[in-house]
Amino acid sequence: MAALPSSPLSVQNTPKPPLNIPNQDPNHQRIQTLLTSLQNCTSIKQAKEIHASILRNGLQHQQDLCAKLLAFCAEPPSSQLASNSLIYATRIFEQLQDTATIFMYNTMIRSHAHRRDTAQAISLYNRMRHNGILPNNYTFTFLVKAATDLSTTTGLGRAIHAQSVIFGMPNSDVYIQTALLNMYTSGGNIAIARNVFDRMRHRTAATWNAMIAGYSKRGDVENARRLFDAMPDKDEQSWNIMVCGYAKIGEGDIAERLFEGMPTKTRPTWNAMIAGYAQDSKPVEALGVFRRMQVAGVRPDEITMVTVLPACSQLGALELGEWVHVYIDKNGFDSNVAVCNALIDMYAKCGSIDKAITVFNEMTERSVVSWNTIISGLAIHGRGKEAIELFAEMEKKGVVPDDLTFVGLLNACGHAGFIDRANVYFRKMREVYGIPPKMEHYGCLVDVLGRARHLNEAQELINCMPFEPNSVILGSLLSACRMCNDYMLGERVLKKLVELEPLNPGYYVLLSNMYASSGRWKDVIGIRNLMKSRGIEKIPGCSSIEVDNMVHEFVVGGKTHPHTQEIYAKLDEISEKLRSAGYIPDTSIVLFDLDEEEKAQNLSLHSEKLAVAFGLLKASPAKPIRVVKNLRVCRDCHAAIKLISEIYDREIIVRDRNRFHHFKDGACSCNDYW
DNA sequence: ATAGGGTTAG
Repeated sequence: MAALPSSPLSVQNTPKPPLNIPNQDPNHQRIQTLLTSLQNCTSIKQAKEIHASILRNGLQHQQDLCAKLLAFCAEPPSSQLASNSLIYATRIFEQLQDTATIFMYNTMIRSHAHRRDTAQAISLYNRMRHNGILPNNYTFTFLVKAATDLSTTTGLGRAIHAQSVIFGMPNSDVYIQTALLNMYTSGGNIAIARNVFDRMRHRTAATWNAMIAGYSKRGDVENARRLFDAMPDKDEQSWNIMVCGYAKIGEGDIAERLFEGMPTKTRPTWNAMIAGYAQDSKPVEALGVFRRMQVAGVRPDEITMVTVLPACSQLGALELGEWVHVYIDKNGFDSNVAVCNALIDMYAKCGSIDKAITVFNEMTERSVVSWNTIISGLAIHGRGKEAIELFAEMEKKGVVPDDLTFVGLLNACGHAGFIDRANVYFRKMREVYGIPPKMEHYGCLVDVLGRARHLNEAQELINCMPFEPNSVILGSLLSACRMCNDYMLGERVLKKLVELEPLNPGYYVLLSNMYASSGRWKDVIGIRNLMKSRGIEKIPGCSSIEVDNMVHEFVVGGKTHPHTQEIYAKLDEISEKLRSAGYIPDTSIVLFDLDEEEKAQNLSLHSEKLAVAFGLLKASPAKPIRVVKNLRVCRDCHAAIKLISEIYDREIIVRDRNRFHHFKDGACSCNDYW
């Protein structure tokens, strides 16, 4: 008689001995059936039916069963699962009360980590410890991930790292180490991350990619490239990171070459290329790649949406943004929080703040980014009161604001002229929420004070600030000087600015305008000569308008547009109507114009006026005319467009470098305060 | 059961 196989590995065609002792427990069969149906389960609806069965049969204390059910419901949504599955998982988890196992806790923590819900993940961890359950290596991998998305590595992240050491997690655990690496790089602690990386004995592709991405994210493509070249088994993602990295630092050609040279381009590759261009503020290139992607027959996904929408925001391309919105709805991407956040930002920056509010209101689930985005959106539209109301609602709902919330809120106060409020929030930020003010916050406050002409206070604030003022803050102060006609201080500030950014023409222009408006023509010429001797050229004003899905660009006095004749005829008509309405051009800044050709042109050829004329000619009369300008709108254009909105009975929405102006019936939403 | 693209900023 042949010997029986000694190990289950060497299975032959011998009949298996009956290993299963028949189970007398009447529940056994039911449990087996339910486990099988869980294995084949594909929807949350089926999971709910299985859950009902479990409860009907009194099996809620069967740990195997509950664990599997929970794992299914809390699965991060790479699958086709609806997003409310975590809500359901939480219900199941709560019913287990304190009988939950380590596996169940880990499952729940993973789910929260995936959604970047740090607070929930930590609270589960605390509860688990409270119930005397020891964490394991999985627990720490997920906890670290939960602490990863904070804008800086907080004490929390380090505390979790420390706990993992205390609980004896070996530093050979490649999963925990890779998660730590991710946490430190995304918190900006690249040196600590590199230290973790260097000390690892085993590295996976994920480890290398995390480190490479860490360098790439902060714009250090050189170090990223070095590691990339040293990486033994590059996978596709390694290439994607480099493609994105090069595009992001302005090396579009290198990115394109890598991109073209890739043997297989998958959806993430296309997304990386789009994201790179978008992050380098090259929306036209980004949208070009998006178009090529579609021509290549690659279906966009949620990530594509989140990368394409900022390009629309930058361009002010509302029609394209609306098209993307339709695509999002059709594909059910509207349940994704990041997608909706990008939509809110797109609508706000393309001038449709009311649509931004609609998207925000219709979200079933919001993150702190959602609140920040809508508050910033309201701010640039000058709707400070609503921004303040939303902040109050946010607090009431227990959403914890972060530093960016306050940037938006303080800006909202600035654009609406609420000084007292701004001071209240500036204090509250530190005293209630423990957020130390960064340069940006001081900048907002300087802006508020400057706009209100409280020049001394603004200066004092800068003096007692714990950092050396950067060019942004000094730029705000310079604007304030111009508003208050304080040339002495203005000159001093400009000198510092020129030291900091000697090649930025904007500051020279600001000071020159200040001189011009008080008739100090000699000084105007002095600045002009200074610029000439340094080879600095003024950035030409440029305005764009979207008509029938096409973005039309105009520069000062431009004559390259195919409809130039019509446009100039329209401009003549506009000038005539403005004159008879009693409008007098504000020529105080004309003399700044640098070269001879420009000098000859008069104010009526400013790019925003060309764009408005084109809009009056070609844009649908049912919709507002929307113009995007690269610089701040000039005083004369502001006055003229106010009148145009009245004379032609058209709503005109202009986005300038800083904010929106809604012109209607002869008035502007900024109350002439910008 | 262990990672992974992406959103907010004068």
